[in-house]
Amino acid sequence: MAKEITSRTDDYSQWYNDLVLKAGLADYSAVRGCMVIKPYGYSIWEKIQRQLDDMFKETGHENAYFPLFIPKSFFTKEASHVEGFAKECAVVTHYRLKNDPITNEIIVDPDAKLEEELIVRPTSETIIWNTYRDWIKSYRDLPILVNQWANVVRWEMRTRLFLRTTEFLWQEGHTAHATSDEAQEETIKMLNVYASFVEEYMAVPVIKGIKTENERFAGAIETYCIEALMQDGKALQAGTSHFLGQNFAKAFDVKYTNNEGKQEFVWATSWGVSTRLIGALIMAHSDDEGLVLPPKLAPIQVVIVPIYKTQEQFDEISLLANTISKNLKAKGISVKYDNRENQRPGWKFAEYEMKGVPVRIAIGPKDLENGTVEVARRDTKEKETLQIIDLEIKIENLLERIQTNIYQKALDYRTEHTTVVDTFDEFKKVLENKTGFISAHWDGTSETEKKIKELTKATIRCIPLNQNEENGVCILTGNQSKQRVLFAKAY
RNA sequence: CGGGGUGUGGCGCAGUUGGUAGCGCACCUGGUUUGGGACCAGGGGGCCGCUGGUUCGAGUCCAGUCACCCCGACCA
Repeated sequence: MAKEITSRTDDYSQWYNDLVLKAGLADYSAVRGCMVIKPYGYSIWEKIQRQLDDMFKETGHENAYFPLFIPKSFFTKEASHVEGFAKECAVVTHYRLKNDPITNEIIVDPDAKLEEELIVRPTSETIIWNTYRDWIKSYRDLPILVNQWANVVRWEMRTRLFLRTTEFLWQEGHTAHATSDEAQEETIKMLNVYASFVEEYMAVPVIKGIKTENERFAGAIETYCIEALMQDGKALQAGTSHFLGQNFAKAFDVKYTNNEGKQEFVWATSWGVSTRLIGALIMAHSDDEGLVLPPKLAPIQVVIVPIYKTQEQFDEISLLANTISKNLKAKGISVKYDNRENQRPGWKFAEYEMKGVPVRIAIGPKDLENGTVEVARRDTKEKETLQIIDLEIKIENLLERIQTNIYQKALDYRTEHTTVVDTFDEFKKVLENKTGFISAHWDGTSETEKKIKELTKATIRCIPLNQNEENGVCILTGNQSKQRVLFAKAY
C-alpha cells in the first residue's frame, strides 16, 4: 500500500502536517505544543546551523551561552519588552517535588517556593544585557559581537510543527556598539547574511524590508526582516534583525567611557532565525510526492538503490555502488547506498522521494552490461541513463542545477504571486482569489494597518528595502503615500 | 480563550437496535519475488482515553473529566 499524502492544493495545512510526519522530520510530543525533532529533521537543522555559524564567524562573531532562566525582575526593566513577551512566558515558581504524605503521589513541595520566580527565556536580551553591564566599561571593550545557539520557550496559544512550537531552537545574536551608526550597520549586515543564506542555501527567495510599528520587535527601534512566500500564497517571516538603539543599555544601565572620558550608553542589535526555517524549506519547495530539499542542505544528497535478482548481481552492483559512492564522497557529496535486502526498489524510490533526496542513482543488471546507471532528479522527476565515466562530475553539476532550479521555481512562483494594486477592491479580490504578496500604497498609520487587518486578515509584511519611492494614495483611506508596502496573509 | 472534530493493537480505521472486539498497514515464521510502494500461507499483539452511572450485560446509552488535532484571536 502506498503511503497516501494529502494534496497540496486540497488542504494545505493537512498536507504540510502529513509531510512533516511522513518524511520523518518530526513528531508530536507528549507536551502540548512541543515537538520531537527526529534525526532526519535534526540533521537538516545541523546543516543550517553549520552554514550560518560559518557566516557568523566570517563576520566577526563568537558564540557564547547564557542561562535558560531569567529572574522575573529583569523582564520588567524594559517596558515595551515586557508588554510584548509577558503574556506568553513559562514561569518557574518552585524548585522541588516531594511525596504527598497522604496520597503518596509526587507533588510540588509548597515549601520550595522560589523567592523570585524565574522566567524560561522567550528571548535573551534581558539576561544578556544584564551581563553586558559587567563586560563593558570602556570604548575599548566594544564592539561585543556574540551569538548564542539555544532553545527558547514561548507559550503560544496555537502551535504548528516547525512554524510555531512552544519550545524551539534558534540562534540569537546580541551585539553592543559604541555608536548608533555602527549598530545600524550591524543590523543591516546580519539581515544580509540571513538573506544570502536563505536564498543561496535554502533556495528560497526573500524580500528584505522593515517592519511597521505594529509588527516591530518588543523593545526595538527598528526591526528588519526577510519575508518569504509559501506555496499556499501566505507569507512567512524567515528571519529578523533588530536595531535596539539604547533601550536595553538604558534599562540595564550599560555605559562605556568614550575616548574623551565621557560616559555614554551602549547601542545594541539583536537578530535571530529559528527551526522555523525548516518549515519554510518544506513549504517553499515540496510537492505531493514529498519533500524537495535543496542539495546544499540535504542530509543525503545522493542515494544509490540496487536492483537485482541474484546474489551475484547484488554483489557486483554493490562493488560498483561502493566505487561510485567513494568517488562522490571524494567530491564532498553525501551519499547513501541503500543495500537493505528487506525493501524492494520501488519502495525505496518512493521513500527517498518522500524524504526529498535530490538525486537517486539506480543500478541494475542492464546497467552492469552497458556501463551505465539511471540517474533521477527529485525536483523535476526526470530520469536519464548516464555512462559511468565521469559520473561524479555529472552528479556534481546536476546537484548545482537542482539547487538553481528550485530557487528559480520558487522565485517564479513569487513573481507570479506578487501583485501591484491601487484600489481596495482589487486588494480584496487578489487576497481572495490569487493570494500572495500585494504591493500597495499605505498612508503610514498604524490605525490604517489595523483596519486593513481587521477587514482582510492581511498584514504589512514589510516596507521593502531596495524599492523606489513613488507617490500615490493609500488604498484604504486615500491619504498621501510616498511608497508602496508589501501586504500578505502570514503565518 | 471561543468554534469544530477525534480518542478502539505500533500506525490508519470499522464496529448496526447494548450480547463480551475486527480490518488494512507494520511486526514475526516459511516460501516465491525484486527496473516504481510484491504475493501466498501461518502467527503474535487490545482493561476500547479516564471516572462514575443505567443494565443480567456497555466500545456502544447517560453524566462528568482529560488529552490531542483543525479553524480563529496571539506570535519567530
